[in-house]
Amino acid sequence: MTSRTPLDPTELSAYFALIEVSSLLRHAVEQQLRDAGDLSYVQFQLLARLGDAPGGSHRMTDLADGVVYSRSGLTYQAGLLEQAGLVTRASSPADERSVTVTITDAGRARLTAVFPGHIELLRSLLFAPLSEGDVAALDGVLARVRDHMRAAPPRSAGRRRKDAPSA
Amino acid sequence: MTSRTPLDPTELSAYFALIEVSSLLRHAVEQQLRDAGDLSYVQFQLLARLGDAPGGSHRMTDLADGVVYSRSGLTYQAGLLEQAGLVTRASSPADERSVTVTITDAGRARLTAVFPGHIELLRSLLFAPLSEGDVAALDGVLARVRDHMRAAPPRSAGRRRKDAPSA
DNA sequence: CCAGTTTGCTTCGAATCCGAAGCAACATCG
DNA sequence: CGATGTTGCTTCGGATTCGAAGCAAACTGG
Repeated sequence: MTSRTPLDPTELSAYFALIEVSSLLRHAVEQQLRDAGDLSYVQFQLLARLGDAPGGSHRMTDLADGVVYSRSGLTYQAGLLEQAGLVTRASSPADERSVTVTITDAGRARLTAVFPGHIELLRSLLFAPLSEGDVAALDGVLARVRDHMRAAPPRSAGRRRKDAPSA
Repeated sequence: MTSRTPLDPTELSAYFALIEVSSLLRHAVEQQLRDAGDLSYVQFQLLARLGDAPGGSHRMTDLADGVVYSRSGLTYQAGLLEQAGLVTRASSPADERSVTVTITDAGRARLTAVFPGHIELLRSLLFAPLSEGDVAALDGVLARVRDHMRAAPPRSAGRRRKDAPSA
């Protein structure tokens, strides 16, 4: 019960295009962010998420899940951001073991510093060749896929010793 | 002349969805490949490209460009693949300084070993929630974007000292 | 309330990644 | 042909990444 149908050409093509586009986009964005505000891609994503959040804060775990990052990796990045004064870390009052990360004013300033260039890059690189309808279609399809992916596998949480891996 | 239009909601949503989907997909695939054939994602991509190539071989630079990887990173990965006996490296006769990487039978065997699981994963994770039309639309739009991206910036080549960076 | 489990985060070690610098083989131009 | 680039790859050093292991707080059943 492995693979009866070998994936038709259009599927293959779409898959490759997806990987290629995201790779190219990622590299370009990475460079822009580095130049404009000395931020890595993950750091930008983290700040952006915090900036959007109600109190400007999130738990470590939620951030890791959100940006699809390992927990240890997030600890490292949070450390860097804290050193740079862009976020603060504090254990939450309700749950002593969870750490709440909060964006600082400097963090918000950094965001506004890199945003214009970021937008500009997306325009010229990603959206330039697309019509309004294309964008809507892309958004619709990808949102559906994302929801589907987020549903089943708890990604990044990585079950612990308990629930045996079926084997 | 930076960013007059702040990117409409659909564009933002599509962008986020693209990043999120590719991240989730990448992680899932990475794990599958590791389990099924002890390959990293890049290694798989490299083998796949070589497997498709006419003589089963490519130049280092073309591979690097193809998978959007740094040249030094590719040197490292090629070394690993060579050690594992999945590819061979030889300087090409025509141009003494360029190195031609060729997939071995063991390399092809490894590919066929991981392929079924790979396909299966793509089916269940990426294509499951999509109709035939969705896939076609996705492919069309992304292919257009990819071509656009590949056109302008020579990515990964990184100009050398010559052509001054405008500044 | 106490053992056993789970959850949230960090530390640790090893692997990977990239850019800068270096080196050798081509190419161009006088 | 010699000087001056240019191209293709590798080495080097440092930064980043992840998984496994560790630790403490919270939850669970008895």
